[in-house]
Amino acid sequence: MTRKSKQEITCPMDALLRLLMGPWTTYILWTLRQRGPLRFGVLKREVGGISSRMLTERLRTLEEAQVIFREYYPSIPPEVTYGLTRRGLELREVLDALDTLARRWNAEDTDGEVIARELSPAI
Amino acid sequence: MTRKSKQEITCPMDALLRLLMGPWTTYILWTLRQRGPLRFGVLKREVGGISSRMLTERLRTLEEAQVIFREYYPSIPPEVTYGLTRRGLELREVLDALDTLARRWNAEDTDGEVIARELSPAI
DNA sequence: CGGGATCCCAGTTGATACTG
DNA sequence: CAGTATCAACTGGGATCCCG
Repeated sequence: MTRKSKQEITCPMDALLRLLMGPWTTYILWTLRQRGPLRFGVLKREVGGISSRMLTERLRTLEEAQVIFREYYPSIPPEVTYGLTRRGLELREVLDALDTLARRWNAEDTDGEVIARELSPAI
Repeated sequence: MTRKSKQEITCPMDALLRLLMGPWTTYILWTLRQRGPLRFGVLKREVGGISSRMLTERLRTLEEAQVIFREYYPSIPPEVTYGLTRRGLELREVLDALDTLARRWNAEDTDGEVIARELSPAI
């Protein structure tokens, strides 16, 4: 988007960011990390607020990038499970670094403020 | 976006990621990193293809996040310079890690592609 | 249950023109 | 030079409906 029309993406870092960090992605990865492999429906409920289409699209992309795996059991009703792969875990390491950085900046910013804002409980 | 309507973003990492994923952002950061501080016009030319409005909007956002600084010299014609701040450099380190990961995966793929789908040990 | 196909709107981005 | 203003075009993503 925005870019492809102009010139090919030449920055690998940008490519990876775009591929993996699309909307909801961090929430999906976070959920799978915390809960372990989950079925589609459960994952959808856990992430909260995401549409089926979006979730499907994200899962496909992540699977293609080999960040998550997909296991399909042709039972009735069908059962599909998603979970992090080795790469998914490696990715988490980098994201954790990002997270640490974000938190530190946050702390720096709120330092000295009269009203101490409660640290976000999320992730 | 996509999310704010549902519930406030409480995850700092996600907020930061959102910032980075903004259009052109990585290219801007990349350029400033490679070339050092640059004037608006030069930066625009270097990034290539970006509109003034977009560049301005991104720079403002990045400045607000304290990732880049803006220096204005009220000369005639005016001279404005942008460059990475300490945070911008810290960010660079993490992005480099991401970049490294991407490259490694790439190498793995081109090598023998024995992609054994291991189950995640669910951290 | 998992997810493909459609419809459709709102927010974004790009192009263009203008200014201190 | 470094933006700002305006407007039109595009499309990402939600909402729905449906099927194997």
